[in-house]
Formats: sequence, C-alpha cells, structure tokens
Amino acid sequence: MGRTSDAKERLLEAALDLIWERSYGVVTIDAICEKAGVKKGSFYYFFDSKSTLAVAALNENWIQDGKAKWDALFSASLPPLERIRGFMQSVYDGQVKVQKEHGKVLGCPCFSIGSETSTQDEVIRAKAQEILQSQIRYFESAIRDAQAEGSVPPGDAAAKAKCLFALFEGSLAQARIQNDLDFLRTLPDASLDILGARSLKVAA
Amino acid sequence: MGRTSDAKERLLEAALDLIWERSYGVVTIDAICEKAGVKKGSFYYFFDSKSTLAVAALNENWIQDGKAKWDALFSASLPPLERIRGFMQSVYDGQVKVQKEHGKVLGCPCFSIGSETSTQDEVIRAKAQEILQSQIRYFESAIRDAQAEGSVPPGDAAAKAKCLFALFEGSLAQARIQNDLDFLRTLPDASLDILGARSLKVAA
DNA sequence: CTTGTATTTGACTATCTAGTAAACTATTAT
DNA sequence: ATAATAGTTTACTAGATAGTCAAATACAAG
Repeated sequence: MGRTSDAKERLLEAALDLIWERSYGVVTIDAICEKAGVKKGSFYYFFDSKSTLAVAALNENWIQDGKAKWDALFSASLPPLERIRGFMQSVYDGQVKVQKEHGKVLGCPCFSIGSETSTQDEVIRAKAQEILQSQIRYFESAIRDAQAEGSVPPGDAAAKAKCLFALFEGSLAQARIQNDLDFLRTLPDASLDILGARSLKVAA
Repeated sequence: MGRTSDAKERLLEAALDLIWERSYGVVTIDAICEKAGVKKGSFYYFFDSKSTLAVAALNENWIQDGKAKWDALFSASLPPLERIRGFMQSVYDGQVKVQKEHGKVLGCPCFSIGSETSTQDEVIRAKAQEILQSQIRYFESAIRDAQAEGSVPPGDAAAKAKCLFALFEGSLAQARIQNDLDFLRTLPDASLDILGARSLKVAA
C-alpha cells in the first residue's frame, strides 16, 4: 500500500559506484543523491547516514551480484585447480572491462572500502570483513579439494587460502594504484605456483 | 636571516600519522594543524593544500625513514633468501609494535593512501607509485641474486617480484581490515614458497 | 642595536555538508 | 472514491572546512 519506488536501489547502486570510483571519505551524500536522481529528503527516508548506506550497498552487491558469480566460478563440477585458474582469469577479464568503462582500473570495492574505513567505522569494517572472509572460504574449499585429489601438496588449507587471497587482493590493489592491468595478467599462473601446483599447471 | 622553525617537520609527521591512522579523505587540515600544534595560517605558509602536504609527507617518510631500513634488510651481505625472509619477519614485528602503540594494525601507509587517492589525486598517486616501484626493486634484486646462486628456480625476476610484493601488501592490507596479525605471521614462509624455494627454506 | 626576513597569529569569508521538518503527492487496498 | 500509507519535495539550520590576509613577532646577521 502506498507509493512504490526504486529510489532505494538507485541509491545503493549510485553509492557503490561512486565510492568504488572515488573513495568512501570523499563521496558526499549530496553527490550520491545527485547520481541516483534522488532528493536528500528521500535519502534520509531510506537511510540514516552514509555509513548505513555503504554497509547496505556492500551487502546488496555481494548478495545480488557477487555470490552467484563466485558460485559459478568455483563450481564443484570443475577440477579444483581449474576453478582457481578460471576465477583469476575472470578477475583479469573483469578489470579489463572496468578499465574500458570507467577509464581506470578500480580493483575490488570491498577491499578498498574496507581498508579505508577499517579504523574509523566499525560497522563498515565488519561488513567488509564478513564478505572477504566469505570469499576466502571459496579458495579454501577449492584448495582442500585439490589436496584430496593430490594435485596440490597437503598442508594447512586455511593458511594457504589466506595467502592466495592476499596475493589476489594485493594484485588488484596494486593494479588500481598503478592503473595497470599487468599486475593481474600473471595472476592465474602465480596462483597455482603459490599452491605448489607448478607441474600440474603445465599439464593442464 | 629571520626566524627558524620546525613547524614544517611537525606538520609532515602529524599528517602522515593521522592519514595512516584514519585515511586521507577524512583527515582535515584543521586536524593536522591541531596535532602538529600549528595554526592554519602557518600551514598555508609552508604548503598550499592537503595534497601537497601528503606528497611531501610520503616522500619524507620514505627518504628519511624507510629507505635506510630497506637498505639494511636487503643488504647484499646477507644470503638473498635470508634478506627476503628477514624483511618479512620485520614487517610482522613492525606491525606488532604498531598494534601496541596505536591499538590497531595499520598496514602500509603508502599502499593505503595510494589505493585511496589513486583515482582522485594524480600527484599523490604518482608519488605512491614511485615509492612502491622503488620497493619492488629490492625484491627483484634479491630474487635475481637467489636465482644466480641457484637457491630459486630461474624465470622472470621482475614478474616474481611483483607477485611477491602483491602478496606482501595484500597481507598487510588484509591485516589492517581485520585488525589481525595472523595474516602476517606466515609471510616469511609463504614468501619463500611463492618463489619455489621450499627445499632451501627447510635447509635454512 | 637595528634591519631585513622568516615565521606566526587571529580574525575573517565563502562554501560545503549533514541533517531536519513539514507540507505535498502518488498509489493501493478496501 | 477515499482513507491510509509510502514516498517526495523544498526550504531550512547549524556547523565544519578550505583558504585568505594583514598585522604582529621573533630571530639572524651585519
């Protein structure tokens, strides 16, 4: 009952876009409203601060977009090392597209926002952490499967997953800083190297 | 001739501290002035914007502090893999200290600021890039030496260095986001793993 | 000691920004 | 059709922020 609206969704999308492109601290509520085509009064009807909006935007983006992509890339129907290689390749392909559309390599919004806000905004930090932890689990599971089939040496899969994740996010952030896709090109190979799967990789 | 002052140095230090602890976008000129014990008029006597100050602060920090530390850690008097292992260990030790002093893991200021400002402030971006590139060269050189003595398999040393650097910075950023030193504890071992020096590492 | 210069100070303006409130409008269920 | 509800609009306030300027001050060197 009552009026319907997609203003909330437009705000979520505009916020993530702007914050990803610029940064959390520098993006104003006014700018988000303008991009979303929403008046500030309406903003405060839906959210009560930039922080609240950012958390909702990160969550929405992961639940509505990210998760399904990761599920497909890490599908159990693929050989475990192919999942990792394919994922890393898709990261590169994705950033190629981002660079074409935005004119710059932007990296991973969750990681950038998380790093920026971690010491100032506990709620955003916690949401970013939650999403990132959730992503690490995809790596961990693939590594465990690889170990089970013997394509990767045994060892602490959780630790290896963290390591691989650091390589992945570090490369993305580096690519953003230098606006250079070269940091991502070698990611598929380097990922398998770091897991000690060199021989397997060559065979694949 | 005229009055002397260390206000400029105090501003540089206060700026780096605040930006490292919080973020570039959120730190105001007023806050920097307050921390440095300097009036805003004096700020504008020495610098003409927050951006200019940030660039000078990054540069000062690298030239006066960072470089000498890296030189010592990557001293050619050490076996190449010991340089890398020792460096990674010192990163961990350093962040333990940071956590004690600031209450939080803060990661690498250059990388954080670089990532945050890369799309908005070309001058800061360029300075961060310059410093980071310069740091990658330490890795590259150590890797080349390791390859020469046969403790690491041959291959594109520049690419391997980028990779190792991504792992290193990614781990630091991750540690910042989660405020958790665990992401750094395994860095020394993981670094040698990624270079394919596992057997050597065990021997060391 | 005095002169020139480097630095400091405080008061100021203009602009931006977050957040509020109340009147207004569209939609839907009954 | 109309009442209740969901969303919108506009205009507003208070405070923060960047940046300016001219007068004051301290110091170094001759």
